[in-house]
Amino acid sequence: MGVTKSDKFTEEQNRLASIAKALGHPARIAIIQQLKEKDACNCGDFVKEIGLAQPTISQHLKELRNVGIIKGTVEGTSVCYCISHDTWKECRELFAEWFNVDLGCSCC
Amino acid sequence: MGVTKSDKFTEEQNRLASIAKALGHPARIAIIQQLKEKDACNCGDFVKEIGLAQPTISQHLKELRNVGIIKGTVEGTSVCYCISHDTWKECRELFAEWFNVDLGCSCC
DNA sequence: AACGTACATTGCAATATTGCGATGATTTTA
DNA sequence: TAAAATCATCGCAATATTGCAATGTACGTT
Repeated sequence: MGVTKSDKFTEEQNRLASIAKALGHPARIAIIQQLKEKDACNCGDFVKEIGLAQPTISQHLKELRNVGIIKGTVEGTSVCYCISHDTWKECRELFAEWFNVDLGCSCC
Repeated sequence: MGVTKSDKFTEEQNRLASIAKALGHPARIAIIQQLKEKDACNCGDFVKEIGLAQPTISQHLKELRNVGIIKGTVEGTSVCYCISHDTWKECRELFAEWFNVDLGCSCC
């Protein structure tokens, strides 16, 4: 019924899934890519670069904020967005551990 | 309108996003985790372990197959699922490259 | 105070996702 | 060949996501 049964899974599984979910849209990938190249950007920068409407970008920024990957600081009339180093480190370690497994599959 | 404008993004951005999206559900995380531990499983194994209905598991398996992370081989009346080593390597490298960046953010 | 700028929020329409019962397809077994 | 086992697909309901126009909010400028 369109609702994920997250109580069936461990916290780690849910955390990993929600981070992956946040990265699961090209606009959000593009936002982070721009942040990696430019250090800090405000909402208008993303709108210009990505070419989606301002409310749409704002919503994508909100989702990235919700999982903690980015954070925004109000600076006068604009908001400076940048990557959260702590969460970034958490993600890097989570995914590295996740993928860095010696797969011993012998069935195919 | 509920439809992702993927033509606005690069192929790499779309690829990374679709892999992340496939990982963006705890049931699919649990499926892969089980595959990492047990080498090979059939659909019934996942149903038993995860506790979702068989059609639901089957659909999650399909999505993982669509991005190439897993592959299934028919073995008699059952289907042997295992991780695709090629795509696994691709994912590992994509994410490692993606996260392994020296962030020089100085704004916050 | 009035206006402009920058961003968030609201409300809406279109589409996608999640989950499952019922049913279909395929292979093995009796 | 009939029955059983295993999985995929269909069809549906509930909910989530995507995108945007309109509007709200907060700060700076004149």
